[in-house]
Amino acid sequence: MTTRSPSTRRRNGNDPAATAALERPREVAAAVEAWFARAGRTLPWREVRTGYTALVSEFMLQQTQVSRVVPKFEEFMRRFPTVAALAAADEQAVLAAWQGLGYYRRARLLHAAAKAIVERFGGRVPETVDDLVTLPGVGRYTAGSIASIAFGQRVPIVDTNVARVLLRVAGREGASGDPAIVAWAWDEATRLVEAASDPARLNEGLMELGATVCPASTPACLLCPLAALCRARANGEVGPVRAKPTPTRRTRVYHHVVVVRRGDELLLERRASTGLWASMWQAPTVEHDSLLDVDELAPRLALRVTGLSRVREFEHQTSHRTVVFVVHEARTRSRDGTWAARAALAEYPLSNPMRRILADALTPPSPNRPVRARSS
DNA sequence: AAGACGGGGGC
DNA sequence: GCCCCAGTCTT
Repeated sequence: MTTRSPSTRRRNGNDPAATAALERPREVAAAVEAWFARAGRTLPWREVRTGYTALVSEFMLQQTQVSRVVPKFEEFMRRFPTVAALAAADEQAVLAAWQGLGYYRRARLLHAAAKAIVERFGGRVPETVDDLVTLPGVGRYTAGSIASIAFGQRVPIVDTNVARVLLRVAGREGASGDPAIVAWAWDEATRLVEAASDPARLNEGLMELGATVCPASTPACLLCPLAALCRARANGEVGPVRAKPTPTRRTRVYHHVVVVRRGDELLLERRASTGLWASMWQAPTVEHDSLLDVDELAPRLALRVTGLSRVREFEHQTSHRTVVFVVHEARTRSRDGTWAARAALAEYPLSNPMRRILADALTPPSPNRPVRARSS
């Protein structure tokens, strides 16, 4: 019943198979919407839909799996229940509430977005993509997601889930994060949302389908509402879909951490405002591209210490680095700097590995306590 | 156009 | 180990 417009052919470029992909956008949209209405998960941000719940959940969900977001979202909403509360909060408190989620820049951008909403939009989350994308940390995807899911606007969205689903339905080869593929997917998603009965249901359904039924590695085609319309399945080519065309290599960096303890207190310093773990706190740390022994480390410390000794080391992986934490202990007579008591530690934003290091340092010494990470 | 940016879980 | 994930910003 669907006729293909001349422009459809043109906008799909030089891949004839791709054009056929969403030849029946109305059927695809209807199948996704019906499936989502039946099989969509119950999630905290789906219980009450407001611009603010959409804003917070979308920021947290950027490059982060739903299961990791759920507990953080609920905690965050209790701590900062409204845009105004978030805008008025201290940045350190926002970072601390983000603790453990990673990609901490998102926390700072969300805070900045809340302030912008108060200043420029009277404290109400804007409803259009054009307004939303003016907010810090809000790109094309997040803007479309908030506009469609919270406010029912008929706008498309493409994240890695949607791109992968469309790739498979179209029987197209490629990586879901490839810019050319993403551009093509936006085009297809636009056509789908125009054919949808309920744009919010379609968009959320496409993402949910990608996240649950049609993941990158092993899709569950028997459960898929699009199985009959899927070109990859018809071709018997439902293989893995890569996210990145070319993975980047990890570099190795050594963080020489010096734990300075005085009774129940630990000496802390703040990290730089850019880069890894920006603006978060740590025990005094010397970063170097190779392992330093104690004699090399001592002169690089800003603080005069005694009894500097290496305790243990362990590795921590981030997306672009292997961070080798070389943990030391030392004493000082200086009272300068920021000293944090155990009870106050929760208020300081700390990376997960740093939190473990400090927690270990405050654990009462026991000769039988097992070493929690490999020593060398 | 390519990198940087966290962390945990799947396999 | 490698790869993944409701992306965005910077260079």
